[in-house]
Amino acid sequence: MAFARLAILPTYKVVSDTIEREILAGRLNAGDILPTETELADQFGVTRHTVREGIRILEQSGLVRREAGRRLYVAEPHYGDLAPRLSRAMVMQRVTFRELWEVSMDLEPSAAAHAAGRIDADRLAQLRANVEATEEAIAAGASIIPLDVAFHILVAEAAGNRALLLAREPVTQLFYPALERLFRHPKTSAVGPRRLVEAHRRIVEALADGDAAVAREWMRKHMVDFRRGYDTAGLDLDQALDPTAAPPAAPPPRR
Amino acid sequence: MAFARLAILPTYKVVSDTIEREILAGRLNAGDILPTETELADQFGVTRHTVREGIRILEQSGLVRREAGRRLYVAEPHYGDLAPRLSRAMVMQRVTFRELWEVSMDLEPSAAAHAAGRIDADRLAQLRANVEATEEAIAAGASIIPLDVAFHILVAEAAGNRALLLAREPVTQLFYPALERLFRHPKTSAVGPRRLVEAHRRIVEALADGDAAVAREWMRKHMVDFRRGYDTAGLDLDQALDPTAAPPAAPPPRR
DNA sequence: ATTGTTCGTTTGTTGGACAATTGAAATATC
DNA sequence: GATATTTCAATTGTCCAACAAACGAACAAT
Repeated sequence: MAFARLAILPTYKVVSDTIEREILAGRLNAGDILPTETELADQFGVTRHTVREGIRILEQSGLVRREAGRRLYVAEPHYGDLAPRLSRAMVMQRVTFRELWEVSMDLEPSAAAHAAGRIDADRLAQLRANVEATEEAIAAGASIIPLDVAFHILVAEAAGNRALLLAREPVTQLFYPALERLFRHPKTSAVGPRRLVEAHRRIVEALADGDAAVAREWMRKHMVDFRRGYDTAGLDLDQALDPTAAPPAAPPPRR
Repeated sequence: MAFARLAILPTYKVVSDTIEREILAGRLNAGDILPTETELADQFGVTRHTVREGIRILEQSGLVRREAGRRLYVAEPHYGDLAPRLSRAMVMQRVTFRELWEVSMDLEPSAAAHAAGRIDADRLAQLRANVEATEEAIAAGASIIPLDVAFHILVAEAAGNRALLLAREPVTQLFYPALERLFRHPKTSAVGPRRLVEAHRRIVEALADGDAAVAREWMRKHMVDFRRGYDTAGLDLDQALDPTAAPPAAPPPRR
């Protein structure tokens, strides 16, 4: 006969697993303050240092959070916490623009279609404001990329599907550098922004009308335009993305 | 004048960021062995303990790995490392079956369509074997769920799109418990498996023919069936998923 | 050829210590 | 009486020193 491998875990891992289990079982709820490091060390019967290593793991997985120097509390892991890590994984796997685009080609039009039936007045107003701001930015010659990214996030949020939101976020984060290069390129910088804002406008109109089919179709066209621009700019669809291009920097944590 | 907030980070975070930057910049490649903790502590001019906390962070994000008790080496973060955390985030956000299904309704048919043009003989054989095994399992009255999950992963892999693979994995992981309940339910257990295996068979045929449209359409039908089964079983589409249902357990780490 | 032994290296864990920061209570100021 | 200011205990972040446990490799013993 054969024995199964023993599951021997280092103490710090046992610590993090134990706390994690309490959170997932609902005995610790979001917002709850955890005991201090010293108390945890006493309760578990280990050193404070070991507890700290366990905390680092929980922090990284988003289950607990700490505003530097202050007490630890239970948090709900949020999309934004995980998306950067996914993006990084894709960069390291040398994912190509084509792969990202194919996924977006599924998710973005679908998000628009779902949004058509679910959007509320508030978000519709935000979208209209976004389109306005985009046109102003074009007139002023400013960068429209943050506005474009914001537009797509708004649409995805309006779709009322958190799984969709989570699936598309790491992908679109990686588009950022590609977009930058695209709108700086002479061949696409002239006509590109105008086509972009027109598509955005049509999508917003369709959402206002509650017309899912039209919203989907214009989003599709919009995505096709994006890819065509990439082609026109002479960029290689099948090349790995530029890993050096930094993702949008997070604001420094409050301390 | 006013100064911007200083980005003061704890030392352990600086340590992990520094090593992370070296990896992302390609100066440290997958497989490379990192210096020992003591050496790192000396080089950075901090305590070994601080280094260890930094390492916990890197380990958690999948950038470095250690087989317990042994030296640290650089690793490529893999889908499987991140998907469980995404799934957990969705559970905690009380994501509904409907949300998951909507996303799968986009990604699965699309995966099938892409796979039609890209699948190789080897994977096609694997898919055929999977369908065979599924039929045997039905005849034997065994659970077909692991086989179903494997089928969809095979199709997604055949699509040759890693971004797609990454996007769909956390979603389908959450389907697992739903599938379990579905196939145990008296109303769906009779006809469900037969329809499932027929759809799988049609999809494989379409992939063999390189017919993207047919592959997409059968996958779509297959997904619609899934949802209908959920309805028929009297389960609520808009209820949060069961958080207690454990994801497939990972094998204990080698030690 | 397998099993034991030894040894240097590296990780895992512990203990105690202290500076820096925080939150809140206590005090002073207007 | 309300608002600053100061004080102070609590807590985190970091350091130093030490040792047990596990590993890899080399070598001896059966």
